[in-house]
Amino acid sequence: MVAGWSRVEPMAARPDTMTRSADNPSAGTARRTAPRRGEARKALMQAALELVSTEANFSAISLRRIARQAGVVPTAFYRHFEDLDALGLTLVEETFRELRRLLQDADLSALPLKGLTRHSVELFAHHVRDNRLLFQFVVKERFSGTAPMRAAIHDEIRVLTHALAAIFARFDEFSHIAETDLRMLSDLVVNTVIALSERILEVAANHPEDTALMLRAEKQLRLIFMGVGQWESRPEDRDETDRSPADG
Amino acid sequence: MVAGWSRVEPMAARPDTMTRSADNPSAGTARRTAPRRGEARKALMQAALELVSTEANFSAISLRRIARQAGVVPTAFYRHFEDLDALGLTLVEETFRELRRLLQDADLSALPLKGLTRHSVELFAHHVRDNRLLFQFVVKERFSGTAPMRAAIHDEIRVLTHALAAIFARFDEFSHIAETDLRMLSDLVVNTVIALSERILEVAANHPEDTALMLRAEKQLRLIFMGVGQWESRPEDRDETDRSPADG
DNA sequence: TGTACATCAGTGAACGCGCGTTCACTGATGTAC
DNA sequence: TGTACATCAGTGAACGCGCGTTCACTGATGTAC
Repeated sequence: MVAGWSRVEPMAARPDTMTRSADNPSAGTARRTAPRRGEARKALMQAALELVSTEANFSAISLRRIARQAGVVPTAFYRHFEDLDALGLTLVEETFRELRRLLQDADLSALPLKGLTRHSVELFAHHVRDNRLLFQFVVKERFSGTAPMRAAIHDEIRVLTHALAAIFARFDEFSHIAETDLRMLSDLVVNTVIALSERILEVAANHPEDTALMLRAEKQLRLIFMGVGQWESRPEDRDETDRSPADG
Repeated sequence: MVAGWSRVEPMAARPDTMTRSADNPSAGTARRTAPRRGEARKALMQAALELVSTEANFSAISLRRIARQAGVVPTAFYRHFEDLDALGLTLVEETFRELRRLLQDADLSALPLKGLTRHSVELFAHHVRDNRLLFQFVVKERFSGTAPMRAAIHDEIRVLTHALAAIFARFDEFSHIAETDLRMLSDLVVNTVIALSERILEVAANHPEDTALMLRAEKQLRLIFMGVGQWESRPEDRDETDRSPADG
């Protein structure tokens, strides 16, 4: 999609000739149109996402490289972000803000349990596909990012896992499951859905294999819920597993 | 453990004074003892693991930084590896060679199914703890490494997943499960075990919480195997038309 | 309405630094005879 | 046994480069009066 940009020679074009001489809009052949005033922040975020998607992970991409991709001079970066860390954290926040909005709009707990699995998997899978670059970024940085970025991602996932346990708790089908075990269950479900999205992102966009991946994840969740029907929570099962490692 | 090394000033000590003037073995205060002849390769691998564990991901660590950590001159690197990629791939291979050896020695298919879950989880969890740096490396690079490194890791995991499906196939308890579904099942189990190891690595070494994490993973696997007892493999499962009765 | 001024996004030169890689070298170890 | 030579791990100087960050600047837009 934007692979050609990576071959732009440094300083090959002067962006100022593009913003200032409106009579020659095609000047600066190999460079993206310089962002209009006030749009540089978005351009920098988009540039970082594109580079992480096509070239490397976030820590391997330089500030100057991002600025070049965004069609902006390196120093302009500091007008919008304190440093690269701040940009990375902003991208993590945006990803989970979008995801939270999706789940809020879907209002899963209003649905009957029957069919919920299928509906949820498809909803989530489509969302991942539609926000490909954001989720590629988060998947790459979840374990290899800086400590603050990893902590932010893990906190967001922990919140989602708790929310899922709360949704489960409203269904009669889960009334025999202890709270600790609901947490164990939602953790398993979240892990399965994360694995699905990782696989969707590995495959080319709109690849037909997407459907097969979704069907497999649906089967895995159905299998898990079959187990829930048999599950017996016992008091002595209680342990400390309902606290995540990052918990304070 | 080796955090102090990261604060060594560049060029603060001259390694040649250490290798050549045997009468002053403590010269070069902040530097590790230079490896003896023929040990530099191992020292470079260990240095890379330590830096990835304590500082960043692999792509963010320079060749010179690794050489410094290994107590070796930068150019010595090329005596042992063509480039950083080759070093990274070697570390991935070593991780899975160790893991394959563990699974081979354990001979899981010789055990009765009952108790297999608990035994396997404990075996794996202890192995991850005992090979902390190797697994931290692989977890970080699984999605953010270079394309060859990601491919190598995913191939290894795919092979392990197939091997697990083959082990399942030998048990009577799984005789009613179609081959496709055995693959789906072992994928789910592998994902769960990976998630466990990721969590163990997040927590400090020998942290008491390890046990709680293991118990939760055991529960999740027990839940999955309860579902297996109920599972009915159907040839039409690939088709989405008749899935509704068992949904949810 | 016009004018003066403040604000602020974006510019471009400059800096010192660590980087990967090259090259010719040193000197210890292994090997053929 | 000794001697000559090949091999090869490790050295250190040197190179050109892209990097993050600083600084003083430009010029468009917004605002007070």
